[in-house]
Amino acid sequence: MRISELANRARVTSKTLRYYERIGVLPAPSRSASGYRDYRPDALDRLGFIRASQAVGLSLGEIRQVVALRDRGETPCDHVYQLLLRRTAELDERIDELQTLRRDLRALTKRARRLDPTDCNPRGVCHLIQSSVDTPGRVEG
Amino acid sequence: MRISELANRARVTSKTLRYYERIGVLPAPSRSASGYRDYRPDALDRLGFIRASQAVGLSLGEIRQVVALRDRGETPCDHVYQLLLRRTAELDERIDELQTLRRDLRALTKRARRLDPTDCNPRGVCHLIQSSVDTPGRVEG
DNA sequence: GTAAACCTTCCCCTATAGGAGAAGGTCAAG
DNA sequence: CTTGACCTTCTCCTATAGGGGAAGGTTTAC
Repeated sequence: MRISELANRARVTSKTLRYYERIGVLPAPSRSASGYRDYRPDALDRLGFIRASQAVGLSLGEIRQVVALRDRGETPCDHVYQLLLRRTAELDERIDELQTLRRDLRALTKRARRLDPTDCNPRGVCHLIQSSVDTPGRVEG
Repeated sequence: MRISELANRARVTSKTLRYYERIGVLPAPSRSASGYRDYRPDALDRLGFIRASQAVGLSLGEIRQVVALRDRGETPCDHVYQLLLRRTAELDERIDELQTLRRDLRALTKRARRLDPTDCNPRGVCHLIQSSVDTPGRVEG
């Protein structure tokens, strides 16, 4: 199978396939006499794994580590499991952050509805967004 | 005020200040005879605004638009308000996505605890992560 | 035999928010 | 007068997941 056929079947571009090969998530296929890549059908399975892994939030770098284990003949299941646990924990944290941010944003827009644009403090940029940055005189050592 | 003094007070680096000037969120200050930047104290207010804006999720590009309005003498309040509304909506979407992802991840890890590594399908990489990629024969036109 | 449609490698580009470091000028203290 | 701590501009580099296009070779169809 040539590169564009595999690309069509996997719904990615040829560029993507060369990129995957370069970063080591897709094994280098054999080449025809003229140097064209010649993929075996199981490349599709690999691409399916890559897509599914991305869908659950794994980066190509992490995917590379997993397939490297597999390509060395090991069963990467435990590694994958740990990866998924870690990703889940990071996700929890990230969601908490975003929810906090959302709460702050809602408070800000709520307050904004009560403010009059003509009140804008000429010293700042916009009174809708304020902060407390260091006041002169207090410099940390 | 020279650049490193402003940097210390605002708790950023001199690099950051030059960068802010270059991308247009911090106005270019006057220069000393020898070409050193000489900031007025109100640069600190501007930096406070930048920091607060970043804290509510605005990018430097968006901040640049806001301060450009302000520097042209307009009151950017309405622009800022619209920006905050949009950012809030995007945030809602993003949080929904992440929650969906989290649900999927939890399902996956829950299933993973019941699977036996020795069941690994030699055709895939790891049975913990599966997908349905195109099966040969069905290529979309 | 030639034109279209492939394929190859190579290098640069995207967005974001700066950081690293080079080469050279300046300022204050001793 | 020299040393160290500043300052200037300049160019390249980081991570992520590829995209764009050049220059050149191949295959397929007519």
